[in-house]
Amino acid sequence: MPRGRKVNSSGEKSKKLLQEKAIELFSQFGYHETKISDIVKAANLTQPTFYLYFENKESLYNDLILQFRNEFLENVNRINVGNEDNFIEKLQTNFTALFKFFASNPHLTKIGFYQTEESEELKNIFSQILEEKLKERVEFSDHDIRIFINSIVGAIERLTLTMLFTKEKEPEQLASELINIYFAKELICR
Amino acid sequence: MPRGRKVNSSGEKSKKLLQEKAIELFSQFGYHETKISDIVKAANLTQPTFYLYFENKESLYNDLILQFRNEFLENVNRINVGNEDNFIEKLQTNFTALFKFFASNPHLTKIGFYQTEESEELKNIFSQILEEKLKERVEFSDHDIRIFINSIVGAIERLTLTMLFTKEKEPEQLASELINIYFAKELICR
Amino acid sequence: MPRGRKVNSSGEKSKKLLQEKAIELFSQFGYHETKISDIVKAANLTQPTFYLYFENKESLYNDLILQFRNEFLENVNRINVGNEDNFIEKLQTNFTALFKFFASNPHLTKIGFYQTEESEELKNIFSQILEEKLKERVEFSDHDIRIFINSIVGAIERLTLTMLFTKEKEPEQLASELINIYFAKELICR
Amino acid sequence: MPRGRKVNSSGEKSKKLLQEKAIELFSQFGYHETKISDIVKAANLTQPTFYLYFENKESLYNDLILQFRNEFLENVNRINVGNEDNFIEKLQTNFTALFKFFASNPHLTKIGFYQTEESEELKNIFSQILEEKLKERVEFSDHDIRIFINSIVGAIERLTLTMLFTKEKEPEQLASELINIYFAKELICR
DNA sequence: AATGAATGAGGATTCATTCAT
DNA sequence: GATGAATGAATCCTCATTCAT
Repeated sequence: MPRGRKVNSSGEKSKKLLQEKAIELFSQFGYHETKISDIVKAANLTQPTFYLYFENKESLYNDLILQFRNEFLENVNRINVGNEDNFIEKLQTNFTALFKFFASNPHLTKIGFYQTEESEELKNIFSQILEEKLKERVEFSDHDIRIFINSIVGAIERLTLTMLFTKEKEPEQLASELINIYFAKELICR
Repeated sequence: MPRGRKVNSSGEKSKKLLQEKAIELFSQFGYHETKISDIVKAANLTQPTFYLYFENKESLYNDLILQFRNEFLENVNRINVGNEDNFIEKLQTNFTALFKFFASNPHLTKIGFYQTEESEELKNIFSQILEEKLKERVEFSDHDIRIFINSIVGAIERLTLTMLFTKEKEPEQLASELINIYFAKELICR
Repeated sequence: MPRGRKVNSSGEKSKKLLQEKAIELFSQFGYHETKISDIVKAANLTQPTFYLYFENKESLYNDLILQFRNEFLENVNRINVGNEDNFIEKLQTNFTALFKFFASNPHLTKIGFYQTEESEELKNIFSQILEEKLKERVEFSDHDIRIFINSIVGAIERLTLTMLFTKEKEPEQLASELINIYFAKELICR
Repeated sequence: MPRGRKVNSSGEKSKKLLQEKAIELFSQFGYHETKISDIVKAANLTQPTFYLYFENKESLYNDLILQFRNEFLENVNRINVGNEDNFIEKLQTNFTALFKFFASNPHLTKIGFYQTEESEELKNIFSQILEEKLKERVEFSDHDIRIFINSIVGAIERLTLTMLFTKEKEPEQLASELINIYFAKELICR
């Protein structure tokens, strides 16, 4: 068998390919159940090639986590409820954007938002930011705002998994219903 | 250490001890990061003893998952919203019971409700049962009941982790606030 | 569970039982594929009981080998072709006796004559003794007596396994045919 | 020892080496007494390398058994007693070839013809084929052909072990004497 | 005489990682 | 840029054997 550089190969392309396959496999099988041999096999490359582009398995995984974290926090920080009257509409727009972000890379989201230790930390940060953004605009009287916020975060988390990733609902629908549930109650109990 | 039976040793005691340590370690470090050697070390026993009581690591883990599943579903099936007027109070009582169940064995809950593939399935079952119990009692007009239900489930999931296990809130408080958020809306947006 | 002496139990009985089960299992599965746990399970006893009667697994096995060896060599030494004319009939009687001995304990024979390193040595001894007993009575001219003897031994070995243990032939028949083949040739090749 | 590729190493070479060492060790010590660590030590390699070329110990062993079986049956099937007059000479030639085959790889023969469960099956197949080839050419009158055949097979088995592998006799001599014993009787009993 | 409970010692196997080409 | 070949470092698991009762 010939060794050496493959025809038509380019380092960047191989690296990207490995990353993509890694994201797919990690998201589906998790960190430990995904072997480096699996990743390179999926990319039609060999194990030493992996180490050409990544320090090791853990570092690749951490990179992915970090990548998600940054993109996610960007999205979260972009939430802007403004000073205006249209607070509710704005929030709905922001939620829509967030769901769209999740939907744009479900595999990476699964890794970064559901699979790791850091996921919890990330959700906590999300909660804190959301709390800060909402607490000036919403009257909670004697209710606990943190319970309220955590409920929303939990709802987002679950809906993303069960309705967004399964393509049962669109980002817009989810955001709309969410706003409805948490900010405009009109349920009637018989 | 000499071989053979230890003074004052009893099979049931050892098995229970191993199970307890396993629950603690699995819940803290996860399946793969918990080695059999860790479990037996924590129980002050040796590896062969582990195999005296469990077929292997996976089977022990599956047992724990099953144990949680059974207890959890028992709790869920016990949810009874009755035919009476006091639907809301009853639901609150049921949620309280559920949070109490989670709080009664946080380690096992972490394993069974957050850590495994089966966790997702379990939450889906939870959603379905909840949906069936609620849909006759709540008017959803044109809103999607599944989104509503999944929001509640997500909220329960998140609150258990962030407020119940951290002992920031009591089961009663969480249930009460939850009912408030989802069934008695009085938030005022400025 | 109650411990201690079983009702109706007697040390000798247990020892014999273990020995019998060991012979069966060793002969069927071989030394390594027979676990002490298998033996005691078959005897409906427990592992420590095994060590009450046998030093260890190897020593039990060696005992069995030795037992076979002694009984076998007794039989072999009993071969007596006499000084008389009826040499052939006598030999046939001796072979019959040998086959009967094999048939009387096929399990032990399997262990001692087919399964162990010592089996080979035993067959060599058999060959030597046979050679000594025959060489005075048979004229080999320029043929190699050792080849002749080894052929007989090989035939006995194989026939025991394929025709005696399977009960296809009786010891008498085998001995008779054997004598015929090796000492009274009348085959006609077309 | 440093990790990674050794100087001047080649996969085929290593695999063959491991196979050779395995044959030697298995034939000398048997399956259970030969550890993977022994094999790789003999090949001056490490355990993971073993798994580069073989699925596991059992599969390697089975491969060896199969390899012997195929080569052996090829030899057996090649036996051709023809329609001609020179039946006896032909048979002698065939036996010579068979002994030569055994002598060409005594280690593998020990494994495949003496050591395994499959050995017995193989000898039975040998017997059947031999029976078919001989029964048309030899008049057995009222003697049992199967006893006759099994005697020959047993003789071959034993002579291979005691006279061929020990280099006391050459294939030609053994075949010649064998033919003499079984097909041209001229022993004279005093 | 017999058993429940435990362990020492070792073997098979896996996997991330690295060297030589 | 890429690969073939190899290994260090675990981890799981088994089994004969032994101690306390």
